[in-house]
Amino acid sequence: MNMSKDVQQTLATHPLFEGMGRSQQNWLFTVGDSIALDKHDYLFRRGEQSGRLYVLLSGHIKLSIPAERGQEKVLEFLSPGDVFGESALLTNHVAITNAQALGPSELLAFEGKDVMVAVTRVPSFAQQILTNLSQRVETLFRDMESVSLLSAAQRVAEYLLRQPRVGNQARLPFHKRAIASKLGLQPETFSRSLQQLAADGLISVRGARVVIHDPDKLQAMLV
Amino acid sequence: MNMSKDVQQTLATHPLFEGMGRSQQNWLFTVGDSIALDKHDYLFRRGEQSGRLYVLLSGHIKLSIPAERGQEKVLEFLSPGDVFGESALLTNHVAITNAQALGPSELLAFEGKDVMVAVTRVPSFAQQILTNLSQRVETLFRDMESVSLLSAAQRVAEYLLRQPRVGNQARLPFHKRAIASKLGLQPETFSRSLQQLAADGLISVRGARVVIHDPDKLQAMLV
DNA sequence: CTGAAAACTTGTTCTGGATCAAATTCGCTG
DNA sequence: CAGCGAATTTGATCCAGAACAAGTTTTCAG
Repeated sequence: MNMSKDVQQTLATHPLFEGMGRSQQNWLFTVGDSIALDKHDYLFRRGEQSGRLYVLLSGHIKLSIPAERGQEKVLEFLSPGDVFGESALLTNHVAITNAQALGPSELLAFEGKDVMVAVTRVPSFAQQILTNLSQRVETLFRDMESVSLLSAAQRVAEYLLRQPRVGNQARLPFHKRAIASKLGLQPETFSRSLQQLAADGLISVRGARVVIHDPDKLQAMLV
Repeated sequence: MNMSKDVQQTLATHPLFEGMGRSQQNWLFTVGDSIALDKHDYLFRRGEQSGRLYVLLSGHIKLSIPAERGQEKVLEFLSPGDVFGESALLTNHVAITNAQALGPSELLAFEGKDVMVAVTRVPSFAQQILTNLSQRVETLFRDMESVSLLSAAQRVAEYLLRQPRVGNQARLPFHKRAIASKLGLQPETFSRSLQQLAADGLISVRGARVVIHDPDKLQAMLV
């Protein structure tokens, strides 16, 4: 559709496409569309007609629902490999969320009808999509569990434990305001929860850097 | 696998299978397993190994997460046609929710590996599953939106508006306690919210029967 | 029918997190 | 690298809904 040889070269070794034959790859690259976004760019907005399914290749995308007074509820942070835009596969095709790039991002887009064809022609692609959608349902289940069953400090602890660590150091990957929203908290409450965990000696915080002093105690909080 | 001719007969006309050829149907019936549950039976429980994907044919299934003191957080009420048990498609195969029948229910079960094969062999089946998983992601988005952005009374109003009506009369399809949990409310709060809507003249409630006097005003509450 | 358990409602009090307000700090952009 | 707007923190107060405590009604097994 619209993809340079150069991009195709890179994609050929991407996990999403390396499990299939050359000809299948080429076919997918023919029907797929390459997209590049800058930081803050919107891929789509709530209420827009959007019949495409997206695969995030690099960067990060934020799915959120706008709320009153410029606020928003963050539903998901997407990472490379994630598949989204599932409204493309439904009959009505209207996006329920905003999708905004949190940094420079590259994506692949497929028309909904092409996806249905691709699924039957390229088994490993079908598998990728099914696995990914399943993964997302499970993730949403876990999110709902956290929001409804855990206290503010517990949610923050859980979130910190999920972040990759180098040594005992983790890094908050996005704005605290956005992470707070994802956790169903106000920024003030997020800030205070971090303070609380620090006061208890479990962590220390400086900006986006968080030192996890006691992962076990942090984990034990979640009971 | 384990399905009577009789059951197969019924299934042949089911929306999920009528779009495909006879031979494809027969093949699916060969690898699929027929399951019947009585009210209150568990299909699976949180933490159990469960490598099967389920299609609900009749009845209703409740997906929930157990909480302290015999409480539970209801995540979804499933209806005929719904596909679930997506952990079957993931590598670890451990159920995150309980799945319990709310009444006599019939299901079809497929081993995860068979699903991946079926998806490539029977396009309309693949389409059904993709559409359904997409639908569920959207539904979960909407649920998270409601829980995080709406007040108790608003969530109840929204729920009432979604119920099928005969004339101006709707019926709460499950125990109020379970519906309350689904909406992220305590039973007391659910009860009081209904009272409030009744006091405002928007509805009247007697047991599970709810008369919607003013759907427009109810809708207007959601702004 | 009957009666006991479960579901629901109603009343009261309590509290975690929201909201409002005001620094302070951070991170760009020019 | 200055300075300005955005992000974050800190402080004080408030309130929607939770929690606890009794009833009351419904359901259903026997």
